[in-house]
Amino acid sequence: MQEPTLLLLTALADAPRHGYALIQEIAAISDGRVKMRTGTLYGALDRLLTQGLIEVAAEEVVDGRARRSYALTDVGRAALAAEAGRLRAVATEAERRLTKIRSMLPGNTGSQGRPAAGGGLS
Amino acid sequence: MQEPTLLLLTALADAPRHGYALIQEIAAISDGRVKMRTGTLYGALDRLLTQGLIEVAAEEVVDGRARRSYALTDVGRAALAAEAGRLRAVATEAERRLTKIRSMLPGNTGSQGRPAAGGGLS
DNA sequence: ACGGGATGTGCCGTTCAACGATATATGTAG
DNA sequence: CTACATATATCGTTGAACGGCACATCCCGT
Repeated sequence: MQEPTLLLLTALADAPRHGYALIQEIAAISDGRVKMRTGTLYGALDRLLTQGLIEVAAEEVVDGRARRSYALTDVGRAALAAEAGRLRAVATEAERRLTKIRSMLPGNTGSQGRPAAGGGLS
Repeated sequence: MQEPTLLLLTALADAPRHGYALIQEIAAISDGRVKMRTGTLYGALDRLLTQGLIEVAAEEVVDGRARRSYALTDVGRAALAAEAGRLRAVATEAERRLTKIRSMLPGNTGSQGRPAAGGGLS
């Protein structure tokens, strides 16, 4: 699962939303860094519907405009929870390793000064 | 940045490693779920070298076999730290939202009464 | 009245990372 | 001597993400 898809499911996690609202919600979640295009959105929505991770929650007409709301299914909720947990684990491991090497290098700003790690073969 | 790339940088975060060792390290990090293929590995390695996130740390011959070790650059370390933080933020938000809706819906459709999964931030 | 921006859904072609398969080569285990 | 682990590398395919476009309605400023 890629990040745009993850963000999409996250945006649907607390309440059903329609396409355009999802774009804005995703921008909010990602602090404005991710501006999802409609091409990505509806493609992903289509795929997620097929995969059964989301479902159409409502189809209404507001001010003459069709508005289709999507919601997470139980399967989608489980998938999102699993994905979030997995990602957190990787992030934690990455940070643990980054800290580890830092603490092993005495006063090193680290420019090019790699510790002679090369030596330790076999 | 996709997950295989993230895993790759994570595997390099504490020490330089060569290609084959990276495949095994990634399998270990991901608890055996991700078995990176050489096609993905060397393609990604090439790309990351071009992007300056990693560099060649050593080129040696062991038992007649060439062995090339890669290491994170400062840029790579920074990129990995940023990516890990960002991913953690998304994961946290996803989990917060999943918990939120459960607690807000009294006797809702949710077939599985999954009590708050601890929401543990680390 | 008119233009432009926000709201809203939907399609299409391109790009590029990931992937599976394959090739090459050597040392070790059976 | 076959099979497997180690080790690097290339190739073609797939598919998600992406930018751009088309369409339609409403609201605001001018």
